Order: sequence, then structure tokens, then C-alpha cells
Amino acid sequence: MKVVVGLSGGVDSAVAALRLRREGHELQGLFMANWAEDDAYCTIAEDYQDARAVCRELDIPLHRVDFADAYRQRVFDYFLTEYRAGRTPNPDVLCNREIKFGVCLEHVRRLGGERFATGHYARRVEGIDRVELHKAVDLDKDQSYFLHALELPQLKAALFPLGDSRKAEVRAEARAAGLPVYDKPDSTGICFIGERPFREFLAQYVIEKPGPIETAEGEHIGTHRGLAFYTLGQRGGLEIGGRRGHEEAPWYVARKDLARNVLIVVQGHDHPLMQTHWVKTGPMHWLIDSPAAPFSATVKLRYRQPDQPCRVEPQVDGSIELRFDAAQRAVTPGQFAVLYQGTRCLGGAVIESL
RNA sequence: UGGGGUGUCGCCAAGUGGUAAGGCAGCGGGUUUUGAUCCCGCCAUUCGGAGGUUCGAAUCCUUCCACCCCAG
Repeated sequence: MKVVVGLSGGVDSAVAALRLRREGHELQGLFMANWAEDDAYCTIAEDYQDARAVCRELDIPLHRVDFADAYRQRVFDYFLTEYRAGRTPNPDVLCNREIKFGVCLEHVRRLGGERFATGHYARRVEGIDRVELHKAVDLDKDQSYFLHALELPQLKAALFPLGDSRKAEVRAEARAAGLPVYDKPDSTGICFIGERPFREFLAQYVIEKPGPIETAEGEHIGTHRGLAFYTLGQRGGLEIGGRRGHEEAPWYVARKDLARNVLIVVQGHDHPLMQTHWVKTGPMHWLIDSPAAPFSATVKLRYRQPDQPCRVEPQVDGSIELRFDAAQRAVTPGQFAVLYQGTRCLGGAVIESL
């Protein structure tokens, strides 16, 4: 089979390529440069060199493509719009749908590829009537959350060679095969933007708009830089020290009052004002036939959250409502609610309100 | 200016003669392909200043300074 593998310069995609090579596929590598900036945090240059080294080792060709414009238009603009609206987006969900399995997949087709493989930890399962998205075997690394927004044709074209493996095995395999990136640290941070100080990064694009920080009772307790720079449930960065008459517990962001430009904070990690038992979403993206009746499932309200049992109630407008037995802490509009039944991902939707 | 009170890390705050708790904030690191959360580590040779008593003081004495009350 003609397969194109997306190579990031990291271990995971390198091992994905290694496995496909061993399986005898007609393989080509593809390196995406999706962020056009060359500062101290930008590792594209060295990542590309690493990808090249891997391809040399595997003896496969490597193409390099630049999707910086598309990334900016289809992911980054959304990212900024959401933040400016006081929400907390997850750009990597869009990056997968719009870039990796969007414009990049189109490019793969132009290269003659039948399948596009990546180093994601997730499983693509051929079901009876359609392709299914499942969690990775290594639940600690599972990235199905980030892939839930794919359309079925996109998923159909995907290949996730690492879905059945554990991270430790992948590293060991890279080492055994002599891949030069075998001990390269895992990367984190926003896809393609990297591990830079987040608040400062955002401040380059979002205008600061200071305002008061208040307690739930309306006591003025500090000053914020702009509601966009905080997210619900956040502790760090509030710069609220000890206060006479208050307990010795840290403060957390509980609400954003957009109308008054006030950040409302509460004390204690599990303060009731941060708890909710239900969530309403935007339009639901189903990976199954859209159900009409309520049903039980589990959901992740943010990446890496343990599965939360819930009742799913489909709405006539295409959104869903979720009800929980256990209170959910700091549910955040802009993040995605992704549904599962067992290992299977049912789809997801953006969280609108609580 | 009289009378009273208080001054300990950026903030809150223990400690009243035996050689500076703790919390918050902050900083650094870990976890993490979002943002958070979480975990670990660091963070006052010094107690408003200056003298004095004492083997030894943040703790006692003297004095000065600052702030806060009540008088006015």
C-alpha cells in the first residue's frame, strides 16, 4: 500500500514509520512546517533535521510542506477569537481536523498516498458499517480526545501504527532500531507553537484589558490583566496573597463576568461555585449515527480527564446536554466534551455553558 | 499635641529570654501534544531604627520613627 507518514521529528512518528517500513509498505515521509517564526522556542529547524535523519535511517524519501498560512487561518484565528471572547479553546483538536487530516491529507493524496499515518496514540478500527475511533491501548498516552473531530472519510484514510503499543515499548523499539531520536523528550504545548510561556505568548496577540478581581461576595481583592488571560479553575497567576479574615487556602478562578470585566475568584480547590452537574454543548459531531434518545456514556471534559459517567441527552438543535452523578470541577466553555462508550469514541462537541 | 494600640519574608500570620512555624503569592522543576488542575523543590543570619540589660533577646529596658484608633 502507498502510505505517507507524517514525521514530526519525534520518536512516536519515527517508530510509526519504522513499523510501516517493516510491514513493507511503499512509504514516504512528510514533514509539516505550520508555524512561521524563528524565535528561541521554535524548534522546526531541528525537528526537520531529526525527521531527515530518521528517513535516512529508514531509507525513505522525505517531503517538506508549509501549511503556516492554513494553520493561521483555520486554527490560529479560531484560537484567538475564542480567547478574546473569554473562552478557552483547544487548538489541537482543530489542528488535527483542519491541518493534519485536512490540507495535509489533501497533499498526501497528491503524493499518491492511499493512507496517511501519524504517531498518534489512538486506534482506528474497521467496524461493520464504518470506521471507528478507539482509545489507544496505552491509556496514559491516549490521544483519541484530540482526534474526535475528524470526519469519517478523514479517519478512514488514517493509520495509527502506535495505537496498540505502550509508550515504553515505542521508545525501546526506537532504540533497538537505532533511530537517532530514540531518547528525544516528549513534546508538549500547543501543536506547532510549542512550549513557550503561554501568557506572554497570548499577550502578543490579545490586548490586555485590566479589571478587578472580586470574591463571590463582591469583595475587591486584586487586579487582572484581562479576562482572556485566565481560565476557569486556574490558580496560578492571580497574585492574591494572604488576607485578614480569609482562610489560608489558595484562590481559583470561578467565573468571568464579561459584562463588568470582573474576574470572580473563590477559595479552595473544591469550592462549590466551581462545581456543576450538567453541561450544554454546541453542535455535536457524531462518529456514530446520531442518536435521538438519551443514553448513558462516559465523557472527558478536558484532555486526560478520567472518564466521567454521564447521561447524554441529544437536543433537537443538534447539541447535547450532559448530566453527571458526580460534580464536575471547573468545566470550561471552549473545551471539548468527548464521549466514549468503553474504548470507542462516539464524537464530541464544544462546551458552551454550565 | 494628649490617651491607647500596632509594627516578624511581597501578603496573612505563629513565636513573650534560648538561638525565626505555617499558609498565600512568587520562582524553579515534574506530569501533559490545549489552557488549567495536580505533584516536588526553593523562598527572612533576621524580627521598624538606634542603644542597653543578659552567657544568650523578635521576645526585657531606653529612645527615636511609622501607621492605626479615641480624644480633639
